[in-house]
Amino acid sequence: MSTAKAKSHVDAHRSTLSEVCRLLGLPEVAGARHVDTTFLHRHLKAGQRLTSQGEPFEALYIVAEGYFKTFVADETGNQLVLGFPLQGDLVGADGLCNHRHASYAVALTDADVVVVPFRCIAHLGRSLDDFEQIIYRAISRELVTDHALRSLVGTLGAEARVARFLANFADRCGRPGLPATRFTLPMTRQEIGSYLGLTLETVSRAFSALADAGLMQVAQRELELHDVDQLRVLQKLHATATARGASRRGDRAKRGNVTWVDMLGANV
Amino acid sequence: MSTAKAKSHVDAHRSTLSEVCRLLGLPEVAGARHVDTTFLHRHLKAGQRLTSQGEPFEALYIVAEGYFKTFVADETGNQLVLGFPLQGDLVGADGLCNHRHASYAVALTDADVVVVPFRCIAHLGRSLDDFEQIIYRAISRELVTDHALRSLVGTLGAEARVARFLANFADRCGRPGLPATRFTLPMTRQEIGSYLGLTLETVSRAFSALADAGLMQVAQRELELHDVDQLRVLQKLHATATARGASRRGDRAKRGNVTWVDMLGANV
DNA sequence: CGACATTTTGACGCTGGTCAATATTGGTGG
DNA sequence: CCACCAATATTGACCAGCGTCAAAATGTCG
Repeated sequence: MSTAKAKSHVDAHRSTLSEVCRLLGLPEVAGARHVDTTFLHRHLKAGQRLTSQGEPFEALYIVAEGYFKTFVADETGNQLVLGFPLQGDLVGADGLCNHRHASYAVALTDADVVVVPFRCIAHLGRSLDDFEQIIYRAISRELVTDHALRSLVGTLGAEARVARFLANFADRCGRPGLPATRFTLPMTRQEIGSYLGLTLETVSRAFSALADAGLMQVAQRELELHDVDQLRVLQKLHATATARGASRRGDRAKRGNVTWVDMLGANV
Repeated sequence: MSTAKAKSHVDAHRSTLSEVCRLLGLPEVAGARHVDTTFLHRHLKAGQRLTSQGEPFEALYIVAEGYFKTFVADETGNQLVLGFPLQGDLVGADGLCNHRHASYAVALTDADVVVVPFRCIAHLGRSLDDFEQIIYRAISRELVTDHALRSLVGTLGAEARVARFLANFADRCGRPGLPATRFTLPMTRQEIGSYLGLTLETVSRAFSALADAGLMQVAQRELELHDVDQLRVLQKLHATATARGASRRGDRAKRGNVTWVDMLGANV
């Protein structure tokens, strides 16, 4: 379950710059060793808030241990889940914009984060060229994963969304290239549903359907994925009864998607 | 139509740092005047590509004039529209992550962008503390608007999505606080649909419905918005015939949204 | 052990996707 | 200048996926 934080359990107080790089999964910056700055950690118990929408921005956080959910709340009080940050993920980047956090982040389990104070961001950027690259890349990665999610939600049906969510979550829980196959979800069906643009009932049904199809096993929040790769690429599960020669036929390109035809615009 | 680029029409070759700040709508950085660096512009004809998914990242762009669409393309060749950048918007930030662009950006009209070369980002960041703040904030803003869109798509029905899209577009076309009321859309119904997670038919129907409701007037791509504020807050248009005592009853909190009840986690 | 949150499963209906036909626009060439 | 064609937009009819409502089962915490 826990990956490489055996030591950060005991001396979990400060992290060096190169530790932060490893955590983020980014190549270690040149000269990182020559910087004596270290970063404080902060520990959170399950249910505690790390950031609150509207509150002043003081720091960025990098998850070292545990699971979070981030969400926004609209006027009416409904909340929409934006993501489930875990080890190596950046939290709080939306606060840079107006120096005010634009979302909530709460710990779903006991958790531990590296604190990168606002001041450090400007300070270190000046003294160490590559530090700002780290931050840029980390924030940019947020953008990319966000877009991937929108593509997922905008394109696929309910079962496929859930399937990819699970495959993705398994990837992120395991170490690079080795997805976890057995784990327990830190979030509720409702939170998953909010994240994927579905209702909790639909999520529950999708879980059951995927289990019936033999792709996984599910008991409440305990999961065992039998075929992660299949989950990752699944498009439809319909298989209405005896799947027969139900080879893929016309089911493609739904919603507002556009095919290559109008790939207008010659290069340059 | 054009806002404040009367001069950038003639000498549209370079922009100073403080011009860039104004364009982005961010407070002018201290010391911006003391920097002699200027930024090249690049002109594009309608249909030309500015960035391509997978191509090496060389620069960030800030739209000075004209309209773009950005989109990703999945394996099967379908494209999903991510946004419609226009004056003052940042383009290309998703390339910082892996030094490779993660999306396409094509000009929908003739356009003009400020080019911020990759090198400049690191270079200026060192010599001018506040420059990196500009970039941080611009990228962070992308995140925030992205989340707003997801909230929109995840929560509202078709008509409301289209209504808010129009209100938002009008806001961005006009100057701060003064939304444009009469303009012509640079994109197709299909592109709008892709952006909002709807089909082109649904978008078309929504346009008609909003027009029937007297909120706007529409002729192909020519629009005249009669009540921008109403469009901005519209939740439902149903009004199924004689609306009678059809006071709002159960229509709230749809999809995976969660109400305040579980605002778990005491502060700190 | 009892109150409550979460999950599962079923039945039903609406929104919006699909298919199809027609209208309008814009561009191209005779 | 006009005929012709492709791209875009509009509108209608049909229906399926998923949201809604409801009830029961299972798990959790005090």
